[in-house]
Amino acid sequence: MNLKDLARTLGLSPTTVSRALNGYPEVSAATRTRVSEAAKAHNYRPNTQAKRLATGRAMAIGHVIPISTRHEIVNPIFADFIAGAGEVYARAGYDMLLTIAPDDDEARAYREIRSKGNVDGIIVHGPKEADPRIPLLTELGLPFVVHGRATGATLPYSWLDVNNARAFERATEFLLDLGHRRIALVNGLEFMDFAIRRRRGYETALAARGIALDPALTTSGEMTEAQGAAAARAMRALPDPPTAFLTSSLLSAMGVRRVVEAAGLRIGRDVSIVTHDDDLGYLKNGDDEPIFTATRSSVRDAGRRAAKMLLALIESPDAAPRSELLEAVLLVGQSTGPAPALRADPTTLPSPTLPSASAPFSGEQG
Amino acid sequence: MNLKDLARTLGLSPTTVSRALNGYPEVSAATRTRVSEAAKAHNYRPNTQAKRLATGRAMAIGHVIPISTRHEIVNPIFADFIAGAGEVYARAGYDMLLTIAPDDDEARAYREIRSKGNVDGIIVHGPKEADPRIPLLTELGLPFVVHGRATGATLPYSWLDVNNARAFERATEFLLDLGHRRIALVNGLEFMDFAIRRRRGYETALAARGIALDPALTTSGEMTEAQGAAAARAMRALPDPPTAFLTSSLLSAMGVRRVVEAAGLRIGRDVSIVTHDDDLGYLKNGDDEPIFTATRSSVRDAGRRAAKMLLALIESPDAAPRSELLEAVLLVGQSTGPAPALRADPTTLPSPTLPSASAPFSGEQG
DNA sequence: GACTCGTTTCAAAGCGCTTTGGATGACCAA
DNA sequence: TTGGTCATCCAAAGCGCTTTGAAACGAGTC
Repeated sequence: MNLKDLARTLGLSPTTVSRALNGYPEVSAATRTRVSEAAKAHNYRPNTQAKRLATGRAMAIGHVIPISTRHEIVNPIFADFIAGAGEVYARAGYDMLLTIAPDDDEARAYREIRSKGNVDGIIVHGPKEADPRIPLLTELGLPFVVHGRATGATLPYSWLDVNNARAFERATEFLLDLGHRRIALVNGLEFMDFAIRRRRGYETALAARGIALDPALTTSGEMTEAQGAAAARAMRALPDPPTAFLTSSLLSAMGVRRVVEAAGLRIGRDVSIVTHDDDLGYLKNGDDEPIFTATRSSVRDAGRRAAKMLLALIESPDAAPRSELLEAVLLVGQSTGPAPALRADPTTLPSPTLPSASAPFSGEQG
Repeated sequence: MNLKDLARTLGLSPTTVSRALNGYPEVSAATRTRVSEAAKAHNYRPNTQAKRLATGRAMAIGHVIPISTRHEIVNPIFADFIAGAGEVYARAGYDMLLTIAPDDDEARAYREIRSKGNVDGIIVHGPKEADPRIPLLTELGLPFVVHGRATGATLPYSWLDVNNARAFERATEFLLDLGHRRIALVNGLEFMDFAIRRRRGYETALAARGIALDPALTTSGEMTEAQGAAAARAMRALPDPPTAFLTSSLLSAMGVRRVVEAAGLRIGRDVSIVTHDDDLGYLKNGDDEPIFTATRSSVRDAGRRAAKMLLALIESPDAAPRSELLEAVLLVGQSTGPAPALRADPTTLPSPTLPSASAPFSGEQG
C-alpha cells in the first residue's frame, strides 16, 4: 500500500493525502481525519527511501565506533550510550546508523558517510587529543556532537562531556582530606581526552596541597580488571606503597581490590579506593549503597543529552555550537576511610570535617 | 556531484555512466575506465537514498536491541557482536541500523521496521523461550538470523548459536573428573534461551554420574559481579558448601572469586571455578594463559558469522533456513584443581587422567 | 549495395514521495 | 453581475538513481 494506492481508494490526489498526513494546513479537517483513518486502517506507512529522496533529509543519525587496530577493543560504555541516544532518536522518528571504523582510516570513513548522504548528523565517540575528526567534520559541513572534548582543538564545535578534571580533582581532595598522601592514579589510555583531563584534575589537587607528584604512583592503560590488579601489585611492592587508589573504571577498581585483599588488607581501612563510575547497566556499583566510593555520571543519560543536542543542531544549522558539561556526583561508599596512621609524619591527621557526600559539584569549567 | 553532472562532464548519458560504474557488460572497456577514473577524480559517490529507491534494496541490516523495561540493562556482549557484524557489513557495502526496542512492544517495533522498508534483513538478539519474534518475522517475510535459538519454536528459522548445553555439560564433567561433587551453577536469567540450555547441560552431566541435583546449589540472575558475590556468599553458608562453581560470565566468576578469597580460601585449591567466557574485548580472561578455567567462544566472531549468514540469506531468499552451531573451547586456567579431600567419601578421588585442555568439543547437537 | 547482426550508447519511464504553482468553487462585498 | 478573497484540492515537476526498449553505428555476409 503506497501513497498513490491510498489516494485512489480515497478518491483523492496523492498531494492531498500527503498533506493531510504531514499536517499541512491546506486541507480541511474532515478530509484530514478521513485520510488518517484510512491510513491507519490500511496500515499505510510512507516508504522511508522515497521520503528521504524527496525531502533530502536522511532522518538518520550516524554513530561511528572507532576500533583501534592495535587493541581491537570496543569501548564498553558504548552500548549504554547508544541505548540512551536510541531512545531519543526513536521518539523523534530518526534511525540510528552504526559504522565501525578502524582508526587507521577514520577520515575515509567520515568522508564516505558524508558523500553517501545517509545521515543528517554524527555523534563522535572517543575523542583524542587534538582530534582530527573535528576539523574534518567541520570542513565537510556535517552537523556533529562530540561525546567528550578534544584538548587542543582550535575550531569551535558542539560537545557534551563530563567534567572529568573536576571529578578527579574532587576525588583526590576527598582522599587528601582523609589524610592520604600516597595516592595512586590508575588511569585510562592517556591519548584519550578524558584520561588527560582526569590526570590533570588529580595533579591539580595534589599541587594545591603542595604534594609532589610521584610518577611511580601513576599508570595508564586499558581499563580492565587485569590492569587494576597489575597496577596494585606493582605499587604495593614499592618501598612506600600507596594508601589509596584512584581508578578510572569499576573494572580497574575491582582488580585493585582483589590484589589488596589477597595481601590480607582490608579495603576502606588499610587501603582506600575511589573510582569513576559510568553507571553502566551491567556493571553496577552496588544497588542502593555504593560499594566503591565513586564519582558517578550516567553514560546512558549522556547519550540521551547528546542525541537531543544533535537533533537541535540539525533543526537550526546556523546556530552557534552548543555544549554541555555534566558534573559527576561523588558518592561515598565503603571503599574509603581515613589513611592508616602515618609513620613518617604523625602530625598530618585526617581533617575532622569530611567532604559532603552526594551533592553535585559546582558548575565551573573543567 | 551527481550522476547527471558526471555524465555531462564526460559527454555521456547517465545511463552509460550508471552502467559503467555498476559493472554492466553493455559498455566498452575504454568507456568504463574513462568513467570510473572521472568518478574517482570528482569524488563521485552515488546518493544512497536514490539508489535505494530505484533498486528497492535498502542495503542495510537492522539490529534490534531488546531492552527490558524492568532491568533497563543493555546486554554487555552486544557491543562486541556488533563490532564483528559491522566488519562484514562494511565490506559488503551494507549499513547497520540499530533500534532500541523496549520489550513491552517489540512486535510493534518489528512491524514498523518492516513497513518502513529500510532494512533488507534483521538480526534477532537475546532469544527467549518460544520467542514470539520468530513467527512474527516469518509472517512479515523479512529475512532474519537469530543469535541464539529459541527452545520451543515450531517453525524452521535461521540461527547461529554456541553449543551452550554441551559447553556446560563438558565443564561440569571436567569438575566431576577432578573429584568435585558439590558443584554450584551461577546461571543467567533462565527465561533466556542460552541460560536454559546451560542449565540443561549442567543437569545432564550430573545425572550421567548419578549425582542428585541440589536446588540450593543453583541460582540465576543478571550476570554481574554482585550476582557472583551474592551467590558465593549464600552458598558458602550452606552446611555442605560447594567445592566448585560454574558461572555464566566472567563478571559473575569475579564475584565468586572475591567472596571465596575474602574467606581466606584459595581459588584452584580450596574452591574451583569454571566460567563461560564470551571473549569480550574489554573483559579478558588473562592474556596468554587464562586466569579462569573457561568455556570460551568469541562473541565477535559470532557477529561476523551471523552477518555473513544473513547476507547469504538475502542473496537467495528462497533457500532453506541455515544454521550454525559453534562449539566452545574448554581452556584450563588456574582456577580449577582437584576437589579438596572429601570428608564424606574418601574413596572418590580425582581421576588421574584429566580431560584434554584446548581441543574443541565434538560437533554434536546441543 | 542491401541486409543482418552485435556492439555501444541513449531517451525516457519509473521507484514513492514532497512541493510548487495553479485550478476550482464557494462566499461575500460592491 | 462582477470581482476579489478564501478554502480546498489537484497536476505535474522534481529528488538521483536504475533499467527497459530502442536507436545509431560499424562490421560482416550474401
